[in-house]
Formats: sequence, C-alpha cells, structure tokens
Amino acid sequence: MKKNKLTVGQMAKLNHTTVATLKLYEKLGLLEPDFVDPDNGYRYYDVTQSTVFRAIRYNRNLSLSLDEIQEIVQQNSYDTAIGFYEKEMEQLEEKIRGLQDKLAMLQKTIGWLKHYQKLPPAGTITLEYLEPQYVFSLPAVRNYFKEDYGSYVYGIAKLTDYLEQEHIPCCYKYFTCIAMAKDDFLAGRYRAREIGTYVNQIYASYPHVALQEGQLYVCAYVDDFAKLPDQLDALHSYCGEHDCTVQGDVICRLLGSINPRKLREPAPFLRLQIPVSLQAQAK
Amino acid sequence: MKKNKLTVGQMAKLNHTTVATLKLYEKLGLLEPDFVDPDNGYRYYDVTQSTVFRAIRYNRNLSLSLDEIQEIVQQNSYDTAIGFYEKEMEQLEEKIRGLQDKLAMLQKTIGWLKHYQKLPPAGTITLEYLEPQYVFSLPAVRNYFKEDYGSYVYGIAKLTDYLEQEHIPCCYKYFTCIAMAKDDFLAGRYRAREIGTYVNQIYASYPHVALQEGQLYVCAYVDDFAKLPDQLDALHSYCGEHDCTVQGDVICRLLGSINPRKLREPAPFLRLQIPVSLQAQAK
DNA sequence: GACCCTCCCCTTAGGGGAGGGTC
DNA sequence: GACCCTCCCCTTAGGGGAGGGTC
Repeated sequence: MKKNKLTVGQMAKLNHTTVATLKLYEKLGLLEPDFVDPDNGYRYYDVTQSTVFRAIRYNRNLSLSLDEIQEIVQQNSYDTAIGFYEKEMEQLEEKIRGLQDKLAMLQKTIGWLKHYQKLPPAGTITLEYLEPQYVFSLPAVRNYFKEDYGSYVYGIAKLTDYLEQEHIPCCYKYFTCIAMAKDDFLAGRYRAREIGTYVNQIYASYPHVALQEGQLYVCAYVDDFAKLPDQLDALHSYCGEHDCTVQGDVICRLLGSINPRKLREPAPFLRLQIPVSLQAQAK
Repeated sequence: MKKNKLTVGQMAKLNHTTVATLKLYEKLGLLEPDFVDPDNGYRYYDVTQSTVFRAIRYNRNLSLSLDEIQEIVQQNSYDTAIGFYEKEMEQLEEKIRGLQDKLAMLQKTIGWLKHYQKLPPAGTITLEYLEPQYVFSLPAVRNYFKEDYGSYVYGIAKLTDYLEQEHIPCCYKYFTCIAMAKDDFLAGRYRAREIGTYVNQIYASYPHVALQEGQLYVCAYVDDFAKLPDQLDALHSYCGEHDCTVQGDVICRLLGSINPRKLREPAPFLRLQIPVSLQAQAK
C-alpha cells in the first residue's frame, strides 16, 4: 500500500513533467492525488495514476485542449473522443495548408528583400527582364498617377475589401501596383486604369487575377509619388530615343515599403515599368 | 491636411481591424497616431499610416511576433528582417513535419478507438490476423507477467527515459506491450523478456525498434493483471487442443487505457497474443 | 446617438518565484 | 537540506466590457 505512494515531486519526475503541471491538472479535476494529507496539504499519488497522466499527455500531443480532454473524461464515451479527433484532423489539414502557404511566402519575401537591398538610386533608368507575376486587380477609382500617396492608400484599402470577399489571405496585399493603358501612355494622358496587388500562383484561377508576363521592361526608380509624371515623361523620351516599341500597359509598382527603413516614413519607393521590345539592329 | 485625419474607429475600419489592436500597437510603439489631442486624448491617424499597419500585418502573417517586428523597425536593417524570415522558415518546416506526424497519429488513434469499441468481453479466446507494427523495446527489468500493474507502470516510465534520449516523441508511448520468449511460454515459465511501446513507421530504423510481423495470433482478452498467469495457461491448453504451432514470442498488449471509460480507473484492458500457424487438415 | 477615453479583467497551459512550514 | 504548501505574478495578441466624457 504505502510503497506505491509518491509525493508530487516524485510523481513529476517519474512522468518527466513538473510539479506545476500536476497541480494544474489537479485544479482542473483531470488528475487528483490518490490521497491528500489533511494536516499539511501534502499530495500523495499512486504509481498507477501515471496511466491517467499519460492519457492526458497523449491527447495533448494530438493537439486536444485540456477542456476537450476534460469533456472526453466526463462524457465517458468513445464517440466523444473520436469526434474530437476527427475535428482535430480537419483543423490540422487546414493548418498545414496555411503553413505551407506561409512558407512559400517567406521564401518569396526573402527573395524580394535581397533584391531591394540592391536597388539603384532614385532617378535611374534601366532596361531589365522582370519575372512573370500574378496580379489581383480592380478598376482604378481615381487617378493615382496624378494624386498623392494618400489617395493610393485609400485605393488599396478598397482592394482589400474585395480580397476578403474572395478569401484571398491578406498576406500579399502588401505588394501593390497601378497600371496605365499603353495608349494613354503613348498619348501622354497619364491616368490609372487599374489598381492591383501581387498574389501567389495558387490564386491564378481566381476572379480578377491576371498574369503580368515575364517581359523586357524599361524601368525608372522613383522615390516620391509627386515625381511620377516627370519620370513618365522621361521614360517616354527614352523609348523614342532608343527605338523601344511599347508592348503593353505601363505599370507602377510599389517596391520598398516592406523596407524596414521606411516603415515609419510612408514615402514609398516605386518602379515604373514599360514593357518593350527592341528593334533588331539593321544588318 | 485635415481631410486625411482619421479617428481610431475610422482607421480601424479602413484597415479591417479593431480599435483594440490599434491601441495595442500604439502602446508597443509600433504605430503611433499622427496626432493626439492633449485635451481629450483623442487619437488622429493619417491615411498613409495604413502602410505601416499593413507592414505590421504582413509580418504577423509570416508568423513574426510583435517583438520581432519591433526589432526589425529598431534595427532598421534588411538583414535583421531576412534573418528572422530565415529562422521562421526553418521553424515552420520543423512544425509542418510535426503536424504531419500528428495527423498520422490521429488517424491511427481513431482506427484503434473504433477497434476498441468492438472488443470481445474479457475471457474470450480468439484466432485472428493482426497487422504488423513497429515496437521500441528494452529488456524487462522485472517480471511484469507475475507482478502487479504498478510495477508495469514503473517499467514504462523507464522506457520513456530512453525514448526521450532517442528523441522519439512521447506520443506513442501510450500504447505499450510486454513480450515473453516462445520457449519460456512453452515450458510454462511465464516471465517477461522485453517491455516496449508501439511507434510510427518513420522510426523503423531507430535503435531498439523492431517489427512485430503481421501474423495469425491466438489471443485472449483480459481485464486484470492478476489474471494473466491463468489466461496464459488457458492459451497453452488451447494451442495444444487446436493443433496450433507457436511461431514466436508471446506478447501482452495494453489495449484499453486510452479508453476514456477507464481514464480514472487504472485497471487496464489487455490482450495476450500467441503467434501461431495451423496445420493443414490432412486430406 | 455614435464615438471616444481610461482602466480592468479574460483567454491557454503552464513556469517561476516569495514566504513560510515539513520530512 | 531537500521537499512541500499556498498564493501571486508573468507570458501572446488581442477581445470585451464598465463608467464616464465628447463630436
């Protein structure tokens, strides 16, 4: 009888746990000591109560909460337990999908940040190939190319309303862009046609999601919304002087706000992108 | 100037969040209102501060803690951010592996419970095919077949010490068994040779892990440790009377303690398993 | 009337004491 | 001296009030 009695400390050590945990389980009525000395409050456990402890731990390892475990004990039925396990399985599957999404996003974000560390100074004009991207976009409500950053921020807020409706997690809404029709650009009418946000490939088939093709672009790096019209002029001239044929819509991409240096200053870092093809040199 | 000022409520609505969240971010110094009225304490935000809010959310979605986000802002460096992202990626990969393990375990547990719901009454002798299982086992320190449940529980505690050393998660330690050498059984010397616990197939190559083969077994269902010797006698006779040739070690498997009905009573439900082959009927 | 303010308490599963008594 | 007891506070990221003042 007496040789099987363990103090809390001994019971904790036997089960590789802590005294605090045992006291918690006692408080919740999950595992009460076999005997409590009424004089000094000392707890004494029976060795075999380790079985109960392991049952609790087993269920905790399967992600059940202490409340659920409590309920299994009280309901006293296999079906309650099986019900919880099945519910837990569904939640886990959902969660794993979410985490894998997150993983892809982390990888992409790291790539972007490494890229942003090497951005050329504002004002630079470059000719570069840019990777294809999926964009979720909606018609522009205002002309972001000629207004201030504030109106752009409002536009993004609208966008996220739709994103929530379509159940696209808001994760990507941070990388955004505005687009201008090719003809408007060529005619010097700088006005926004669409506002959008880059999304993961898994959303490719969602409504309002389109592919921005991998392309050669003439780009200008800009550090102030107010300078956009001037930079568009500059790009316009550049294309004329360098025999670049504009191939599609002009894009203005918000680059740097993920940049921790800018977190407190809302001034964005932007890239204007003109998709072009170059004439082959006459032989 | 004034038209871009938003109250907390407006700012919260614009960003699809709550006032409580904005106040928390303010308290942590992550996102302070543009202006606070000294008379009444009213907060006023600038629209463009939404960018800051989105940056915080973006990082939260990538599983960074508010502390880490704080540090990114303070350190003010891309490398800090990239460092956190890379650390987070490793942790996520680890976590996903863990969750997938859990998923497999949940599935297996559901299967077991459904089986346990249909166990025959104590005393029943059956002849059945049992699926192969991996077992992590160690030499028995005491003769669990002739002692009480308490000594068995001690044995399991020892086992889990080793399990932690080998980094096999304790999840499976709940399904346990003891084994007796075939010759001991045949000679009527009922003594334990090994004590073990069932593990997932992914641990197949770990030390002390062996395969219990899929086999035809003569089984006896037992509800009391003290009845084991009697039941072993019964199985011994049964094998003799039914021309069963014992093929390997005798196993005593702890079945029912996951059974919520038994959570509070440490009395286990056991299955004795004798691997056998049957003679083909003489034609 | 709708909105804002400042406290303050609550959630999970324990961890880590302080101050004092017990094997 | 090592162990036990009972409070009590702490952790994350917010959610939900109460009681009172403000647009």
